[in-house]
Amino acid sequence: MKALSERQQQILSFIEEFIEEHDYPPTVRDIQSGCGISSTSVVSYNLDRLKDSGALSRDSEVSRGLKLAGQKSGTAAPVGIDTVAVPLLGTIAAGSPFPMPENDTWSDLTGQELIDLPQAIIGPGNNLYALKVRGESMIDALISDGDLVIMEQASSVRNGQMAAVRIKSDNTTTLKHFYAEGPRTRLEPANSQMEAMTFNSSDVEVISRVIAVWRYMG
Amino acid sequence: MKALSERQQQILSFIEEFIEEHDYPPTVRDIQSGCGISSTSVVSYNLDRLKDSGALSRDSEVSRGLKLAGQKSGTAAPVGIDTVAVPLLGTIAAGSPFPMPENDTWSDLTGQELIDLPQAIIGPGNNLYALKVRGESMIDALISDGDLVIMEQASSVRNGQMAAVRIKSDNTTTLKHFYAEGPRTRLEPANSQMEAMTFNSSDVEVISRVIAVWRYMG
DNA sequence: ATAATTTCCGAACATTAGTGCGGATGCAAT
DNA sequence: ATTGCATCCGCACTAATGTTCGGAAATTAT
Repeated sequence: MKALSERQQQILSFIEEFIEEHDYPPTVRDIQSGCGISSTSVVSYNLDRLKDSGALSRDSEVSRGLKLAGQKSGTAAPVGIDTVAVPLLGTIAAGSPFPMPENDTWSDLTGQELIDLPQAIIGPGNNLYALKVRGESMIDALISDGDLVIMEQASSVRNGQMAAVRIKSDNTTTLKHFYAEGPRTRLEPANSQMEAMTFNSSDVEVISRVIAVWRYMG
Repeated sequence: MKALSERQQQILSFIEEFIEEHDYPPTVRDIQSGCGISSTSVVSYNLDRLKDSGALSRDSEVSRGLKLAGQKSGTAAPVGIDTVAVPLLGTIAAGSPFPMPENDTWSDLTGQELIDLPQAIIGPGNNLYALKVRGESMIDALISDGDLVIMEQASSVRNGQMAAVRIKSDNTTTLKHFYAEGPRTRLEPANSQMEAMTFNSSDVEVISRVIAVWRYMG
């Protein structure tokens, strides 16, 4: 995932402070003057970047239509449980390159949506995001069509964890349990009845770590 | 202090709900349509009244420039996201009879663990409870060791839903997609690569409906 | 009933605020 | 240098949004 630029971080923290002070989000022009930016379009541009990265959600054509991700839900006086807003970044389908925030094909599929999940069941973790699984391609990871996968951006994982990994030579991305074994890396499906595969470690790239899977059938 | 008129209360609670949902305050026109008011000026008028009464503060000439005052009189219902507390009734292991909540479950929760889940991702549903899966016996339902299964007590389900069903003649219980087909009932695993089975409908008893599955790997 | 007050209506009106676009600027890869 | 890409700049355009005002309707006080 692309790191946030300095300007984007600046904007992000300005928004936080603004909400802290006013209880409502700033306008584009508030951000502009607050961050010493010379044009509203620059703000708009960076807000779109931040939206793509899932750092916030943005309601189009709506003044102050901003909502920070990771923000504790309930502005007034949240006495409820701790929740974390996780951005639903899009869908992942069979064989498709694993979605990283930047393309906009998902915008008509899901729009930008934030999912509130209790901190307690999510656990710690930063840079969380969610993906909706399309198709049966993850069946060997015990994940099926319609499932919601909660992921944490990561470039490395511990052995045994499930992660989204890319096989460079194949240019394919799948969810597998990850085992680094020196020069070789073994990837095994969650379904223990299926066989593992090994690759040259240099051929395997970790994209993100799977935190949880949510399947709703109601 | 003058009591709030009905309209003012209506507006006030609408603002609360709106903020709850969007994390930013509504516009005058949001309130107008949300409360079925015929003119923006009426909203503006009542907002001024509310401001006079101290129920909220208002930044002039600022869109969504509303800020609710602290808790008002009456029932101080905690503001937070809607959550449902689901009792974790126990574990289900391979071959074990499927646990079923007794009628007095809800009053007998001492020592039981409660899991808070957002209403939004649980959906509607009564008599919900959760079970922790032990072992790999549900692998053909795409459920593996350690998964949390959210269930709703039910004696019947619609075709295609996943349910905990008991085969009386075998005295076994499994999770399967349920299809009533007249005198016969077909049960098929979530993993479409595996084969379905059919039984005499009288031999099949629905125990509960599967609402969701939560797998945490953090 | 009459008057005073509050609330509502509708329709402009005036800012506020989000968006689009051509063209710079900077930086890195070719 | 040349290309590509991300970012930034101004500026104009338009949609969103708060405000105003005369008058009607409803409510309350005299």
